[in-house]
Amino acid sequence: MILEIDFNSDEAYYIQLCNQIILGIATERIREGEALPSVRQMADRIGINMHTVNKAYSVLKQEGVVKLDRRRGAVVSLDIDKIRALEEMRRELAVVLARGVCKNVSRQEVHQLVDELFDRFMGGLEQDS
Amino acid sequence: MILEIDFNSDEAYYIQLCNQIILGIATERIREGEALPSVRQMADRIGINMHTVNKAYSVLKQEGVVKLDRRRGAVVSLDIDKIRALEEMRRELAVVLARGVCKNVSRQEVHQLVDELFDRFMGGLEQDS
DNA sequence: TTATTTGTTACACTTCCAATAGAACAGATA
DNA sequence: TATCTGTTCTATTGGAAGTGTAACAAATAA
Repeated sequence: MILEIDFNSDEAYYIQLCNQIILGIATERIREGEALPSVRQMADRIGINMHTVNKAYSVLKQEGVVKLDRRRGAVVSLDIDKIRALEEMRRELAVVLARGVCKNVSRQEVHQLVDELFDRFMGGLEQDS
Repeated sequence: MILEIDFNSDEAYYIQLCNQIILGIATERIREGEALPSVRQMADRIGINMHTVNKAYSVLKQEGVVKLDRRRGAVVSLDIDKIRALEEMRRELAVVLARGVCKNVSRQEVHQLVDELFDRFMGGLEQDS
């Protein structure tokens, strides 16, 4: 998995790391139980401080994406809390779509964009829930 | 238009204001040329500082959502820069969708969510661009 | 057992942004 | 003439981000 921090971005490092890990899980379909590098290893690899990585991992734990295991590090463990996930998604989607609507982006174009991204994430191999 | 600041939110006031204005434009279909309250009026109404409102308006100007007119205040004026809008949307959608995918949200559910929000924004009266 | 690595926590420090406040300015309006 | 507009200064406070050093218990490897 390729992880890179954009040091010129205005986005916080730990947010960037969280997003990239989530994108990584979505695209490469990391299996339940796979472990991420330790906070120190990850920090050395991408060139940021240990505590910043720790914060990112803590956020992912809070979100239910990983569970932290003292023995195995940060283990991918997807909480299936779909009600909250859908509510959260509705809030975030609302703002993104509103921005698009203000720019005259059509409904079809959004659906197309969603399909395109979904194909990238799932590679067409989605088992419906 | 109902504008409210959540003082307990971790989101910056000026970001909240930007989002709410954009949501307001998307839902209530404010016409090209309509004016927002002056920075001082808006500040008094929602209970934040004048400069914070000014920053929000500046951001909206930067994004091409409004044009600032010394005579008429902040006037809604939608730049039609769809290429950049779609690129921006793809980036933001990617993160939102990835989070959903990690929570086993299906493609159909996302499409449904998009339609639901689009209906709320456009009320079914969309002219395709 | 010893040594190393793990996650975790605590304290300190710097830097930066958000937010507020007061003040002033030129231009437009009543 | 007043008033209101956006805009731009300066200043201050508060908090978050990020880094650094250090320590701890638990787990692992030697």
